[in-house]
Amino acid sequence: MGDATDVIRDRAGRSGAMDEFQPPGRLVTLTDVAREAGVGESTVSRVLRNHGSYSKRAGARVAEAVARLGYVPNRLAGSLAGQGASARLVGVVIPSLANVVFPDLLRGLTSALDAEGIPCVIGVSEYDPDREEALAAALLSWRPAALLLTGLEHNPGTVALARAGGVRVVEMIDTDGDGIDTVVGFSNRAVGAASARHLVARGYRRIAYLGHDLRIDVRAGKRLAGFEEALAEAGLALQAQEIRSGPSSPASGRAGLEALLARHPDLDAVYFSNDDMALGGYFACLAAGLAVPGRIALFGFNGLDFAAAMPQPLSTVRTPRLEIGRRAAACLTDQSPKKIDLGFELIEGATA
Amino acid sequence: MGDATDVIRDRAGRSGAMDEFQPPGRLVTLTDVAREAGVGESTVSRVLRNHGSYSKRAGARVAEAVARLGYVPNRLAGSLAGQGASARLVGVVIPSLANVVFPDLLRGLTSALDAEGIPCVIGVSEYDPDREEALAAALLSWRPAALLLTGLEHNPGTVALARAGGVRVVEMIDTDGDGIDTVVGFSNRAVGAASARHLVARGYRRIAYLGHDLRIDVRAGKRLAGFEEALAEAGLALQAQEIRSGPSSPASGRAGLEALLARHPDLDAVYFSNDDMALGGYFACLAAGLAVPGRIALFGFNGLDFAAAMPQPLSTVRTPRLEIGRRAAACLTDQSPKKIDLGFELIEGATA
DNA sequence: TCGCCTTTTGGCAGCGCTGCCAATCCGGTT
DNA sequence: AACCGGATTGGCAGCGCTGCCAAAAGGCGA
Repeated sequence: MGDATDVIRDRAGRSGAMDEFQPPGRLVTLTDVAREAGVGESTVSRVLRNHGSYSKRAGARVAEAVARLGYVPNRLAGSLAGQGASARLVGVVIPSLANVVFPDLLRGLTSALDAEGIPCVIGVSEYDPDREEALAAALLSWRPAALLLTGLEHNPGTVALARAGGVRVVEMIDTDGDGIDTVVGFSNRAVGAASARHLVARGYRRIAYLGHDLRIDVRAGKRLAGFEEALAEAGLALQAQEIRSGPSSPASGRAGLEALLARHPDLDAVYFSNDDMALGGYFACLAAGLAVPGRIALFGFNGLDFAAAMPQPLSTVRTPRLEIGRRAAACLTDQSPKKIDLGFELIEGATA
Repeated sequence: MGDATDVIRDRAGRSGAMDEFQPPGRLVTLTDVAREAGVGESTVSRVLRNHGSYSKRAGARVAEAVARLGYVPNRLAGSLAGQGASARLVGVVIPSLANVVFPDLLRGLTSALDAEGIPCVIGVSEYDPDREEALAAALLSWRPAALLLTGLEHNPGTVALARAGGVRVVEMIDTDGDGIDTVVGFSNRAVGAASARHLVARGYRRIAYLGHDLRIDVRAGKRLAGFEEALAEAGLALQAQEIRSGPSSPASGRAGLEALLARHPDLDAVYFSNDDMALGGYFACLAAGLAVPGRIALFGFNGLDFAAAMPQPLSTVRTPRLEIGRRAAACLTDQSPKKIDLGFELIEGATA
C-alpha cells in the first residue's frame, strides 16, 4: 500500500501556462478556453462541435487552447442547453448480468453506439418489475436519447413513464406480444416450438423440461409454452418437468437432471431452459455414464460459445443476441415504431 | 409486424387534470410542479430531495402534484446546479463484455451502486488503450462522481485525464503495479505463482501454457510471468507454450490443446489462461479419450460457475470478481487513496 | 397581547453550455 | 471610394435545477 498514496500528489497538475490563479477543484470551462484562445464563447462552441462556420485561424487557436488547458467539455451543461435537452446517452435496463445473454446484448449495443460516441447508462433489475420501474425512472431523469428495456412485460407505471418520457423506447429480445414503441428480438414461442419439433422428428417421445424459475424468467416460460404446444400438435405431452429455484447455471442443470432422472428413469430427451442448464445436464450424463444422445438426448437454448466445442456439439438454438443489440442501436435514429423479428437458428448438434 | 405500430397511439397520454395547454414534447419541469402545488420552486426541490426542512403540508402537496403531472426530475440540470457540479453517475471502462469476468465486475458494482441510486455509464475498450483514453474522456465529460478503470496499464493521456478530471479514480482487478488513485483487485502474478506451485506439488513436471493473446490481455501475461517464476524456483521450466490469437473461448481452448498435444505428446499438465480455455481443453481430452488428470492435468483460472459442475471439478483459482466490484463501489465515498488486495482462492478440484 | 426564536418559505443568481441574433469582417463590385 | 453579400464572430438569454438569503409564519413564555 506504500507508495500508492503519493500518486495523487499533483492532482491538479496540468501542463502549460497557468499564469492566472486556478482555484483547486475548479475545472476548466469553455469560457476559460475562449479567453485563452482570444475568441468568443460561441466560436469555441462551434469549433468543438464542428457545427456552424468558423475560420481556420479560430479553429487552430481553439484547438491549441483546449490542449493547453486540458479542457474536457461538460456535457451536463451541453445537453441541458442543447435543443430537445436530451442527452447523448441511452438508458438500458436489463434483468441480469449473470446470464451471458445480457452482456451479449450490451456488447451488440455498445459496439454500435461507440461509433456514435453515445455511452450506455445501465440498470439491472434482477428480474423485478418494480425495480425495473424505479430504474426506468432513474434513467429517464438523465434525459437519455432512448430507453432500452428487456422483454415486453412491464409494470403499468413503467409503460406510463416510457410513454411520457418523450424518448425513443426499444424493447429487446422478445417479439411475442405488443411493444410500447419499437421491438427487436425473436419469438420465444417459436423457438420452443421449433425445438419440440426437432426432438419429435428425431423420434424422441418421453420428453421432459428442465428449467429455472419461470415466474421470474417470463421468456423461458414462453419457450416452454411454445414447446408444449408443438408437442401437443404431435399428439405428445411433457412427461416431466423440473423447475429449479434460483438462476440458471451448470450446477443447477446438473443437479436438476440428476433429480429428474431419479424420478423418471425412462426419459429419452430433456429440453433445458438454456445452454448453461444443458451443460450441467451433459456433465450429469458424463458423470453417470449415460450415453448422449443414445440413452438420453439433450437440447439447449442460446447457442453459447461452449456448445460448439463440446465433444458432442450441443443441440440448441442460436439466438441473435449481438444482432439484437446492434439493431436496437440502429433503431434509435430511426423514426417509425416497428417490430423487428431477427429469427433464430436451430443448431442440430449431436446431443439430440 | 402488423399491430405493433398503433401501440404508440397515445404517446403523450398522461393521466390527471391537464387543463392548461401542454406543448407536445415539452416535459414537466419543477416549476410546473411548484405552480401545481401552489408552493415555491425551492420548496419543491427541498421536498423532492428530502433536504432541508419543510412542512408536512408542503410535502403532501408536492407529492400530489408530482404524481398528477407525472414529473420526472431532470438530473442534467440538477447536477449542473448542484455543488461540485458532479453527477450521481459513475463512469466505467472495461476492456470487454465477452469475457464473463467483466460482467461479473459490473454486477458487483451495480449491486452496490443501485442501493445509492447511482447508475453506471459504461464504455468498452476492446483492450485498446487508445480507445480506453477516448472513452475515459467521453465519460468524464458527463462529470461522473468517479471513474473506474480496469487494470493498471493506461496511456499517459488516460492518466492525465483521470488526474485532471477531479474525480475519484478506481482501478480494478490488478494490484501488480502502481495505481492512479485507488486500486482494488488481486495479484495476478501471485495467482500464476500459486497455480504453478500447486502443479509442482502434485508432481507434474512436463507443464505447458495455453492462452489467448498476451499482448492484448496484460493480466494474463502477469499470471504467466508469475507462473514461470514459481516454476523456475522449483527448478522447472515451461515445456511448451501455445498462444492463440483472438479472444479466449472454449473452442479456442479445445483447438489449442489439440495443437499442443500434437506437438508435445508427453505433456503431463497444462495451465490455461482461464476457465473457458480450460473447459475447451477438457472437451478435447474427453473427445480424445485422454484421462484427466491421469494422462494429463488441467488447471484454469477464474473459478467460473461451470467449473464446479464438471464431472471432475476443474482445478482453478477463484477470483473475487463480484467483491472487487462491490469494494470499488464502496471506495467511491471513501477519501484516501489506497490499494486493496482481495486475494484469491485456489480450488483444488479434480483435474490437477 | 407582545417579543423572541425557530421553522418554513419564496425569490433569484448562476451552474456551463448552446442557439439566436446582430455586428463585424472580408473580398469583390460598381 | 462607396457598396454589397456571404462568411465569421461575440453577446447574451435561458435550459431546469440548487444554494443562498432574507422574509414570513409559527410557537411559546411572560
